[in-house]
Formats: sequence, structure tokens, C-alpha cells
Amino acid sequence: MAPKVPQFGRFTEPSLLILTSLSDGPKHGYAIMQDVESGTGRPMGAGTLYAALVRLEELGLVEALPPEDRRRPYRLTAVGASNLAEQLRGLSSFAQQGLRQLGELKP
Amino acid sequence: MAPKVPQFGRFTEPSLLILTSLSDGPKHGYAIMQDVESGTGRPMGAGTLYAALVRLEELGLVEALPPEDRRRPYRLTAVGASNLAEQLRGLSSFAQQGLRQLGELKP
DNA sequence: GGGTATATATCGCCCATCGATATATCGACC
DNA sequence: GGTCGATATATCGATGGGCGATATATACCC
Repeated sequence: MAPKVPQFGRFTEPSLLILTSLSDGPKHGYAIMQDVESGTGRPMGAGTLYAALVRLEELGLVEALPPEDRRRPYRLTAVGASNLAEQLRGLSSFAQQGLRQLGELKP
Repeated sequence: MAPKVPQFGRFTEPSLLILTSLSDGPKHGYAIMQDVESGTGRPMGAGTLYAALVRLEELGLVEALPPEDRRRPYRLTAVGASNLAEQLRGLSSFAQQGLRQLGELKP
């Protein structure tokens, strides 16, 4: 049987990465790119980033803050934060159970 | 800073779900569908399933076993298992660090 | 003043996802 | 014996997201 993944919503990798980066505090796009790249080792293209940001904003998971200089910072909304938490919890328990099944972890 | 995600390879949700389901032991397509659905709460369409299986087989992560009846079972290869383990480890530490950042978990 | 880092924006290709549809067989039930 | 639902696989078309490339502009450093 596959591990339970409570409401594994409609967000793939990049979106998750962005939300997680923003859980650190508000950031503008370029800072998110750097952050994600330093965290994952692989760069996230600008196209991916800005497109995903627009989508996340439309979904109400992030919101734009007043621009500083030429930077357009975003922050997590309350909805975004709770949504992220839920996804991470699901992901975590999924990974744990998967590893257990693989015999990588003791039950 | 975003949590480290060691080589977050090129596999999205469905593939991960399939590999994880197979970590349980060999299964045929329909059984995987049921397994994933019972695990996640949401059905994985047949199109997604069989297409993903073909890809995973091409990548050498799963292999077909001799058909029984009209069932076409698959099993994880050694490569598939170690690959899955690596992904799950990355996922787990990613989720842990993310939750910690959210204040959901004590460091 | 020239090159690199910062910063955002947009375009187009490709492929995976998804839902729908088709087909066939098996078992149960009346 | 006939029907219905579950089992099982296969394929198609539309859509949308990921990704790489490209464009543009400013700031900073040598």
C-alpha cells in the first residue's frame, strides 16, 4: 500500500520551492532564484520563476509588496503558509513511509 | 535560505507515486492505480499511469515481469530502488527543513 | 568604458498530465 | 443465460506547466 499523502494539491516542484523560499521571509524574484539555486544546486529559469509567481499570486498563496527600487518583493499569505505547511507535512510523511517500505528506516 | 534538496531528479509526482507503490513489491498497472488512489485519496488516470510506466521502463527504473493472465506486472529495478531512496531522502530533508522554517517543528 | 551582477519580462517548444474513450474478460447475481 | 460492475490495458486529444533562450535596463567595480 502506498503511504498516505493528505491532499497533495496541485503544485509541482517549482511552486513548492518558491513557497518554501518565501517561508524564510519576503523576497523579490531574483532573490528567490538565487535562494532556490543555492538550496537545490540547480538554477530555476527566470521563465519558470515569474510565471509561477503570477500563478501563485492568482491563487492567493503569495502577495506582492510595494516595490523597492526595481525590486518587486513577494511574501507568503496566511493561506499560502498554511497551504505550504500542509503540503510539507504530507510530503514528509510520504517520504518517511516510503523510506520505511524500502527498509531504509526502522518503523 | 531554501532547504537543501540533493539531486532532485527529473521525476514528478506520478512517477514518484508509482515507484513508491512498487517499493511494496511487484504490481501490475491496475493494482498500482488502486494502490495510489487508496494512498493519496485521488485517482491517477490510466493515461498518466501507463505513459509513466513506459517512461520509467525506458529509464531502467522499473522492469516488466512475465505476464500472468491479462496482468502485466512490473517491479523496481535495483537502479530504481536506489534512485527512489535518494529522492525520498531529499524530499524528507527538504520537508523537514521547510517545516522547521515555518515554525512547525523544533530545530 | 567595458564587463559582470542585479533585476524583471516574455516567447515558444515540448512533453507530461489528465480526462475521456475504447475494448475485453471475469465473477456475481437474479 | 444475460446483465452489470469490477478488473485490466491501451490510446487519443487538449491543456498547461517547465524550461531554455532572449531582451532590456540599471548598478557596481576595475
